[in-house]
Amino acid sequence: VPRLDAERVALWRSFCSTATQLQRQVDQLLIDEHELPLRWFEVLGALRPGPSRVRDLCAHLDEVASSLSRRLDRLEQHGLVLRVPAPTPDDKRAVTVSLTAEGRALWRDANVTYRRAVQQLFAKRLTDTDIAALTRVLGKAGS
Amino acid sequence: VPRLDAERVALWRSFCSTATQLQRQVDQLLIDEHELPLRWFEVLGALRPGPSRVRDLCAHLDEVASSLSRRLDRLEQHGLVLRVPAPTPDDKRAVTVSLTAEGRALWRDANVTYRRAVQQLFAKRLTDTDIAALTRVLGKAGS
DNA sequence: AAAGATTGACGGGTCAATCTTA
DNA sequence: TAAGATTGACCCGTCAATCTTT
Repeated sequence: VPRLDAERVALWRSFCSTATQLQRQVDQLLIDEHELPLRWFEVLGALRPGPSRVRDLCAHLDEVASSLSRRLDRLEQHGLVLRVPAPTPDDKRAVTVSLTAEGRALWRDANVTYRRAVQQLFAKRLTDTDIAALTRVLGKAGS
Repeated sequence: VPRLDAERVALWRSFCSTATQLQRQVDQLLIDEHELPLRWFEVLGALRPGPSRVRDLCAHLDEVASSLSRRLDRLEQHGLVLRVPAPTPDDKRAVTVSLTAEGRALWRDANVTYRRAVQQLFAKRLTDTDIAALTRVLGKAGS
């Protein structure tokens, strides 16, 4: 049943390409200035409040378990996080991940770049009205 | 200089995760119903008006040349597109890509799924006011 | 059997180098 | 030298299978 949703499909395309493009730019800035990909930055940021079980980290970041496991491999090889198997006696299946001092310091440095990038590439030109509207729309679309 | 942009950073996160999540859902629907990943679908759609040089396709899809080249390899192996080297005598470096009959038919079928997915996952709950607001915001942020 | 987590195999993207033509 | 396009090497993510523990 073709209706006048051609406009909406175009908006959907614009939505996707804008998000993809902006994320790529932020990613590149973090790599250029800190050799830290955006997704690594996000893992470090999620661990900042304190150590976390892998499954909690997984749920919080909305990632597939195997992808996160692989990324934790690389983060650990780079000395940014630490895995501790069976940290408590009550469940020996669990693995706890925590930030190393180096990981914490790198996050802090990279966060300066990150906030600057988000401000300049995304938030700079948005009025309070824009903010409110976008918040409303994302609340609807994100279900 | 920490200001009250915590709200804006949160909005940025919401923007990214919503876009990523929705794209993943549309991708999965296309794969489930047509074995056609979203990015393959986009290439076929871009070729629908007619054959295109690789560099034009590249610019239109905003992709890195090598990534597109690899994807065209797979599309060609699956019989969905056709590459013709040096199609005109005026520039023997050019390669022209065109849809095969199978590629065109598959795009048509998949487009039904695509439009339904965009409608149900994204556009369904958006009012005309939402559409206008989002269009305005994307115009500012995308530049 | 199910949950937490990891691994093998594989598809896919990206940089730098390459080849050819302009 | 530069443009159009592809390739080699490498990184990354995902599925299905696996291992251990519950």
